[in-house]
Amino acid sequence: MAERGTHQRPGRWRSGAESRQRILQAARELFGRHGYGGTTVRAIATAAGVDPAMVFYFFGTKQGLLGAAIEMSDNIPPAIESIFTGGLDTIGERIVRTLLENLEKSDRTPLVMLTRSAPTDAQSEALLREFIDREITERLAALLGTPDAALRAGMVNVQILGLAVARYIVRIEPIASSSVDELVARFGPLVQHCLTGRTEPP
Amino acid sequence: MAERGTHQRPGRWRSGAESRQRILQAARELFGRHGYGGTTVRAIATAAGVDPAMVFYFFGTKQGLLGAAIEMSDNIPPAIESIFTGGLDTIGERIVRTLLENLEKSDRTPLVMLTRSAPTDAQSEALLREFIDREITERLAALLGTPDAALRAGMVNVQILGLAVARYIVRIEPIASSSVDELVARFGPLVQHCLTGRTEPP
DNA sequence: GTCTATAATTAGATAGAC
DNA sequence: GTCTATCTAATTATAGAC
Repeated sequence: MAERGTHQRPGRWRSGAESRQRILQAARELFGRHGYGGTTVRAIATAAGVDPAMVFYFFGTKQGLLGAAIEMSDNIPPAIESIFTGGLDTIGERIVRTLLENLEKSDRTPLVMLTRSAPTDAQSEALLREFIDREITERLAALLGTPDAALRAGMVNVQILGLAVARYIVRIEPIASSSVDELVARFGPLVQHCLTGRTEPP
Repeated sequence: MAERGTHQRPGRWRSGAESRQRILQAARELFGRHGYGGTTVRAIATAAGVDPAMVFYFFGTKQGLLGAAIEMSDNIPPAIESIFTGGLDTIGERIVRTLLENLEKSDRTPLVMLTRSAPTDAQSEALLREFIDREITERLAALLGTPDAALRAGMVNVQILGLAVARYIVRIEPIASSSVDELVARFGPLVQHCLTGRTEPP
C-alpha cells in the first residue's frame, strides 16, 4: 500500500514505488474517464505529479501502462466472486447489484476503462473481449450447463455492456440518474430471465 | 446531380459534388470502423482518392465532417419509422429486427459511428445522447403513456446499446456470430417485456 | 475545384545529466 | 529515480498557386 508518509528523503528508501503507484492511480482515473485514445501520457504524468519520462521509465510504453492499470485494479475479482456465491435463482439480482455498485464507486474499474478504450483501440478491444469471455461468459455458461448456456450468458453480457455504456459513458436518461436500487429492481429480474427463464416456443 | 463545373475542363467532369460524396462515403466507413478519434482526415482523404486539403475545403473541420457524415446517412429515419408502424404488442421484435438488419448492412450507420466515437470524444457523446433521446426515448415514451414510460424506454436503450456494442464493437461470442433470426427470437420478447411486461411486485 | 507546400501543434518515446 | 532536453513522426488546418 501507499504509506511511508510523504517523506521525501532521497537517502532513505524513497522507493520509486510511490511514484509508480501515483502514476497507476492517475492512469486508471484518466483511462476510465477519457479512454485510451483520449488520454495522453503527459496528462497522466501531470495528474500524478511526476515527469512524463517516468511513465516510460516504469512502464515502457503507453500500452504497457494500460495493461498495468487494468491488472492493478484488483478489487474486481472479489466482487465477481461474490456473484457466484449464492443460489442460481437469485443470481440475476446479484449480477446487476454487483456491477452497479462497483461502477458507482469509481470510474477506475477495468470494465469502464476497457469499454471506453475498445472502440478506438484494437488492443483494448481484444483485452475487453477476453476479460468478458473469461470472467463472465465461461463461468456463467459452466454454471448453467444447458445446451443454450452460452447464448444465455451472451444475453447477460449485452445487459452488462448496455448498462455500463448507457449509464456511465453516454449517460442516457433516465438510466443515468436512476438509483441503484431502482435499476436492480428492473434489471435484476430481466437478467434472471435471461439465464433461467423460459424461451417462448416459435 | 446539380453540377456543372462552370467552364472547367470537361475531359472528365469531376464535379466537386462527386468528390464531396466520395469524402462523405469514406468518412462514414472509417468513422464507423475506428471511431472519431481513431480516424485521421488523411486516411479519409486517401480512401476517397482526394487530397486532404479538399476535406477541409468542403467541411471546414474534422468535427464538421463528422456532423455531415451523420446527417447524410439518411437511410436510418425510414427504418425507425417502420418500427412505429404496427401494433404495440409486437414492437419488441420490430425494434430488434430493424436495429440488427440496419447494423448488418454496413458499419456506416450513425448509431455505430457515434457509439464508436462517444467514449473518447465529448462532442460525439453529446450527439449520441441527443440522437437516442430524440429518436428513441421520446417516441417510445410517448407511445406508452404509462407513468414509468421513460424508464421502460431507457431499458430498451440499454438493449440497443448493449447489442450494438457486444455484436459490432467488442464482438463478444456467441452474440457476434449468431444469426439475426436467432437474436430476434431471443431479444424480441425481452424488449417487448421491457415495454409492456409486468413489473414484479416487491 | 484541386493540389503543393507548409505552418502550428502535439503525440509517443529516448538520451543522458544528476 | 528523477528530470531536462530533445528527437521523430503524425496530426489538424491554412495560404496560395494553377
